[in-house]
Amino acid sequence: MINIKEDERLMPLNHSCAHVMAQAVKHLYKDAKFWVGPVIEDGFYYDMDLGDKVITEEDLPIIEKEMKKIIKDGKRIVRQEITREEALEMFKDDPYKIDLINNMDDSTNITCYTQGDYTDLCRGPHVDTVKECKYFKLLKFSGAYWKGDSNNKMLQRIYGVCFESEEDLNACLQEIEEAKERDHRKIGKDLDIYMMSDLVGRGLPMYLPNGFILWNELENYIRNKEIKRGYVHVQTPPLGNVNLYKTSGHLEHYKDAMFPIMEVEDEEYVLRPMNCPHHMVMYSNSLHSYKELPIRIAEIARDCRYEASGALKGIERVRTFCQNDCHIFCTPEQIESEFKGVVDLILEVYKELNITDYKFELSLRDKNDKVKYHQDDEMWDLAENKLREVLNDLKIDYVEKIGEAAFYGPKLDVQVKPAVGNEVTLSTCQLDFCLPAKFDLKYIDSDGSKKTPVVIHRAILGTLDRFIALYLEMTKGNLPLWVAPVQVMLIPVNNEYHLDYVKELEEKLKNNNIRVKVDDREEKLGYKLRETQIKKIPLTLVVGDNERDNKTVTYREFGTEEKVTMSIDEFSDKINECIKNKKHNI
RNA sequence: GCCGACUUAGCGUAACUGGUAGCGCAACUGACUUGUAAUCAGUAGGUUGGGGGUUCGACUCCCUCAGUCGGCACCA
Repeated sequence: MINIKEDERLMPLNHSCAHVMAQAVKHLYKDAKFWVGPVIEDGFYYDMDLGDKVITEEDLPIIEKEMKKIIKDGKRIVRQEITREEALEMFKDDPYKIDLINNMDDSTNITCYTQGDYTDLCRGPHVDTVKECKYFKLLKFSGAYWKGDSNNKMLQRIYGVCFESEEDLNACLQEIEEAKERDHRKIGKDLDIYMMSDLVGRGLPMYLPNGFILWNELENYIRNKEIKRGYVHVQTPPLGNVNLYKTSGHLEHYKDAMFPIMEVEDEEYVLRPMNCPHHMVMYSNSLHSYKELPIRIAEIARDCRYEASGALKGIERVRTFCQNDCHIFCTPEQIESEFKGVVDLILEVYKELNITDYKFELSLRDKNDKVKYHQDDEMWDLAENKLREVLNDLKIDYVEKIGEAAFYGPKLDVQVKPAVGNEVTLSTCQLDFCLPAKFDLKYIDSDGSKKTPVVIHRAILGTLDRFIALYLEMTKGNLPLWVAPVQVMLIPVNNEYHLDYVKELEEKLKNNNIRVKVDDREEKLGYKLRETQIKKIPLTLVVGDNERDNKTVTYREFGTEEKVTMSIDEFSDKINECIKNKKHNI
């Protein structure tokens, strides 16, 4: 999908369309006050204060109608440079615009744009006339906090999009519809991957048999990768004494995202929101020589976080999840090679799993935020520079994000865009000089002195839950053979004549560790085949006289019409070869 | 958590301004015995998300609780 914000023609077009919308809203609601109306990747929005008026479904067509009227009238959009005094006078009735003007520094050229009876404070650029905004659509609306701060008043936001032609607009609207079809919540239901229940609780997914196969395959896959790279796996409890989190500092920094403390007798426990503290304690179980480092303690570990109810989303954002976690304990000298190793593993896994649409973000601290971040400028500068160096070294494209770091250190995040909604983090790699000190971790260096190790927190598949969500969306539910819950569906043409041979085939495939199912219901062949297609079974084998008499199989692969006949052994080998190489198709 | 919308059988949905809750798929029973996307007939399935209110009468109107969805805020 095209990035409208970056497009030199669509950007001003959408910006102008936002103004047309604001003008229409002003016509309809005389007391409307306007905050900002920027262009975003997939269109534009405008944040407005409409007093007591709240935008609802029915309002969009009315606003659209007014916009069309304005566009048909076809006024020119006129740019005008004004002084700060003129600006303050011009927008004296709109406190939001006054706020904008007052926050501009003196060097800013203040400009406004006028179309007919509507003038907006704006730095532009815009198209020449409102006529050009003909092919637009208002998409959605919601409340939005003023200046993005939940302590502030909630304004009304309307989103829309504008194109140069009707075809482009329709293509965009169709893409939005198609995205809904590959939403993991729909695919997850269609393919019986997971379920939720009010009785169990919100944000607490339960993986059905199909989903658990997918889960297990992914878990085994990543664990084996880690073993090859010298990781050791452990298991630790999903809760801990509250003192553990007082020691780590999480209770102080992370309390809002944690389930409340449970009191039992004279002790206090919390469900763990992350695994670092457990692994820190595990490290300190024995004395470590510099010769042992790096030690890579890994775990597919269950965590619980009290996510805001409005944040929950399928299995992408839940209240309990399993992290593909690891804590690498290393010397300062090893940071570079370990960090490189993690980035290398991320790239290797993405390549094998055919993950192509992602971007790296280097999340740094906000130097002005003295509350959120552990205060140690020297430590921060060192950590941030190290990560930056490695990324530049590996020639990886990344963007720097100020104020996105964890409280204990900077991190590298891999961001992906789900079918519906905002970008989320898939993989993460975080540098930490802070926790090892809090837990007083040590290793004996070559000179016999005790030193504090550095910790790298990293997750490749992030959390299994979110990974499955994103993977279902990337594959549109058309899962590659190695993770498919049912790999082969066997269908006898006629149960009476062919079921015996089908059972024979089933036995053979099962013995070759292939997940196979037999559909021996008394139904029409076409009926059963339809189901294999709806459930996206990778391989369907129709077994009749030909196969039985010649001791062969005839398979059809999902997504093709072609039918291929071969011996069962040949077929079985082909499948295992495909699974071994993680290929999508045989 | 905030703003808004929504919630009808396992799933997808219908029911005019308040007047006997229908349909399709799935399930079950029977007939049909079939070569690559739906065979036919029948049966059963609902306190219309929970609770309360208005009314002679509520899926429909009001209140409330829960959940879902779209955003905001937060975030793996």
